[in-house]
Amino acid sequence: MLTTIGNISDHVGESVRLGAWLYNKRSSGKIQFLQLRDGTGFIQGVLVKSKVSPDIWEAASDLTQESSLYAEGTVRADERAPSGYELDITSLEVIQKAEEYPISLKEHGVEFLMDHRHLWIRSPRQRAVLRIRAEITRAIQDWLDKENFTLVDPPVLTPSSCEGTTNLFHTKYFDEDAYLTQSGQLYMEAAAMALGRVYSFGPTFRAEKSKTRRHLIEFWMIEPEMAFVDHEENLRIQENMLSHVVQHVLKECGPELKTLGRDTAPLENVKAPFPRITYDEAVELLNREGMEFQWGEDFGAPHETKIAETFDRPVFITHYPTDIKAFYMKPDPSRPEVVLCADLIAPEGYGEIIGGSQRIDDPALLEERFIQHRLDRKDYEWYMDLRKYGTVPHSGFGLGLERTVAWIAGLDHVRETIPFPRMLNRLYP
RNA sequence: UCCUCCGUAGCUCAAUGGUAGAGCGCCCGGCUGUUAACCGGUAGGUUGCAGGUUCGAGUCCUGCCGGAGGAGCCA
Repeated sequence: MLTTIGNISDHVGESVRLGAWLYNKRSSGKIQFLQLRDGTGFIQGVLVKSKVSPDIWEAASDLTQESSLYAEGTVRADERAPSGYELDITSLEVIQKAEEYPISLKEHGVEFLMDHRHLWIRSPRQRAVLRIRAEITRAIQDWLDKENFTLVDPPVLTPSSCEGTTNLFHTKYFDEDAYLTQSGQLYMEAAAMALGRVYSFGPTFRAEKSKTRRHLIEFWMIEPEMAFVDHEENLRIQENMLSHVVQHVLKECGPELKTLGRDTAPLENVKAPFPRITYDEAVELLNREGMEFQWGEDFGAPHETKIAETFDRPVFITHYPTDIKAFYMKPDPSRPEVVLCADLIAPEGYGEIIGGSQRIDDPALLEERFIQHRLDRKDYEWYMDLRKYGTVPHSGFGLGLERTVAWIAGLDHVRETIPFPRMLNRLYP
């Protein structure tokens, strides 16, 4: 029966058996300190030469970084240990003496680490990030389940573009052309008409030559879609969900945030309601701050950062010009030149983490948009059906998981937020 | 696709146009409380590739390949 390091505090004074890898080792001739990790945490194992058999002493001396082993010993609370506990090792069973491990405890370059991503994820920092990612996912799903959303899985292989703008990954579907999904939204609209409140959670693909700290080729989105929900309620759902997520991570991931050196003070502020400014107000704000910006343009990364700096929590930018937004967004009835949409900009320069809108429910207007956007009508026949057979006001949004993780964890690049990032020029490992 | 920067030992980096080096890691030795431990020693190189300038190129020039940061596009 194995004990895990994560539960070690329940076993003080007891003899336990761990399955572990050797993370690092220090020795002083007659005493050895083995830094052990088992995925749940790290603990220092102590061997004193005069107190263990020569076999065990020799086995420990011979261990290399990342060697796998079973260790038995007595758990002891110790103030000198970073985790607060140590293991006085009484028995050691080496599973494998590892070959020379490429990743040392010193600094490495990005390319080298990315080439060894399959090993890099063993490091304390990467473990912490992946733990936080999992807790963010859990918090989102807990909140949506509690609010009576139903999980619905849209297809990954699609016959055509969902939005028709960006580059898609092309593949063959027997004799037909097919594309990897860049958004499940249109399918989620169909699902919302069947189940009321739904959400999807899955990978999406963008064949764009984007090369920044905020972009991945393959990334995960959470896309809720809600029948009978208007623009205003859409925003309330978003801010309540995100507040829950941030507070959940603060509560559950203290050690991980500490490992990452994340300043948690800015996260404490992230509670609903979030500030809202209209696109018009954002343009004024930018001009007031001395940035050149014309009404009708889309914001770039520097603009988003400037706007975000003005607030102490995420900020909604609403009512963008109709011409620069997707075809399915509903125009503001009092101002048709803008749409009922909102992008949520994260603080600290992490950029847009949510894009959402109320959708067009009027079949005649949707028909118009197909023509304006030069979309092939027959590809969207099923989507039009949603407006022909009992159309209702409905809204939805998409949250980018990796950008959200990067922000909450305080990382400087989204490539560390996913186990095996797919980026421009990187498909390995 | 565009702009800027960078490719030297397994890794991180030095080296006025003039004998390719250090730290870490590996291996050997030392050390009873180490915290990226420390101390001593050994081994380790087609300086990304191809051309050019020069008496002489890691260093200067041209092209290519690879990478990083940013822009655009987006989440």
